[in-house]
Amino acid sequence: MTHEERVRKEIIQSFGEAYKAFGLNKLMGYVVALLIYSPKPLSLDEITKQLGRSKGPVSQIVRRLRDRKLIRKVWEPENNRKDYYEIEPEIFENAFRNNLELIKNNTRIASYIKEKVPADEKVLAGRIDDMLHFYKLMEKHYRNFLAEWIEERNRLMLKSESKKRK
Amino acid sequence: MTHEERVRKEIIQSFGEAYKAFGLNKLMGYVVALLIYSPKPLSLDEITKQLGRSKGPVSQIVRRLRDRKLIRKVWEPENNRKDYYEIEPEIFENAFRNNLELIKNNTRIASYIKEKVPADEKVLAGRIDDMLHFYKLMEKHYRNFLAEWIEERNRLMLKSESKKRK
DNA sequence: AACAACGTTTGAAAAAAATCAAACGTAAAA
DNA sequence: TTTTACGTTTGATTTTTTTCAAACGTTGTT
Repeated sequence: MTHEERVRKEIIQSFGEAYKAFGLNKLMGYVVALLIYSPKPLSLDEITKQLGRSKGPVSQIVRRLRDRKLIRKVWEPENNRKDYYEIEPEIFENAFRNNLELIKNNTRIASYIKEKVPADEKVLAGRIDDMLHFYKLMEKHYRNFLAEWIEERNRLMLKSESKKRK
Repeated sequence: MTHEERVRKEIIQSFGEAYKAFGLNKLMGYVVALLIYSPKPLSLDEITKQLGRSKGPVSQIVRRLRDRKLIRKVWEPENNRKDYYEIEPEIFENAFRNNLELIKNNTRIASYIKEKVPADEKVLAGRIDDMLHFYKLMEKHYRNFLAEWIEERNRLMLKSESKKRK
């Protein structure tokens, strides 16, 4: 194995572990890493071959990745039969948005408890107030971050555009 | 089952599912919910009984929760043999800090790839730059959030202190 | 219309994770 | 010192998740 190949394998591996750490399937991370790595879209066959898995799970994982807007299907004129996939340009932003949904769910749980819990349960009520404050503030900062990121992304895009024009 | 009990069970359940959604063991969520609910510390026996599990897994889960600083052991004079646990006052902040570690890991991965990848691989290099920008900005906002939260917490604490004094 | 090349679905098999019961070690109580 | 009440560890068991191979349906190709 060349040095390049070893690095590539290692990186795919670490994406898998990172995805797992977030409670997702390792294979999702592998596919994502593969597509980040690949300058051109890959067919399902190519993905299965490169990862040494069979079609079944890859097909399902690809669907989940599409649902989460981490990868997308592209139309490749060269072969009309096959589906080709590439990384979603805003993959990280979209992954973050998926995470934001989990946070919103925490806020929902806190609201629900606050509503249901008798006000005379001082200790519990205090803790839930805390939780609610925390996740509301967190949501605020998440949105701030997204707004600032979108700005920064635009700046970065303009820069690389002007480079191309040279 | 009384209405209260039903609500309590439902909430414990939803904590379990929330924890699972974050890739953690359901049981962790159950224990956390139980301790948030309980105004006084609970012994391991009480936790196992209330959740209908055996001691083994509860013991392990409790250790993991302590490692993550989501619950803590307290010394209860009434029974010197038993260990008592209560919710960590900064549980949400600490859970968030644990999450921050995952984000830092993403940044690390991006840095590592950037370092290893030949600069002439334009597409890949561009994507990795994106990733690195994204997670660095994210870390920044995470820290902002923590700082603001700590301020807000202090404000909230002062308020409840003054209430007590009345 | 028949065939071929796909992706998806499905039921079984394998792998991983969670759980239990019992054995074990430890420290307080007798 | 002995006994007892606990928490932890361990190996087996159960449950859940992941994976595979094959059957299936669909759509482009001949």
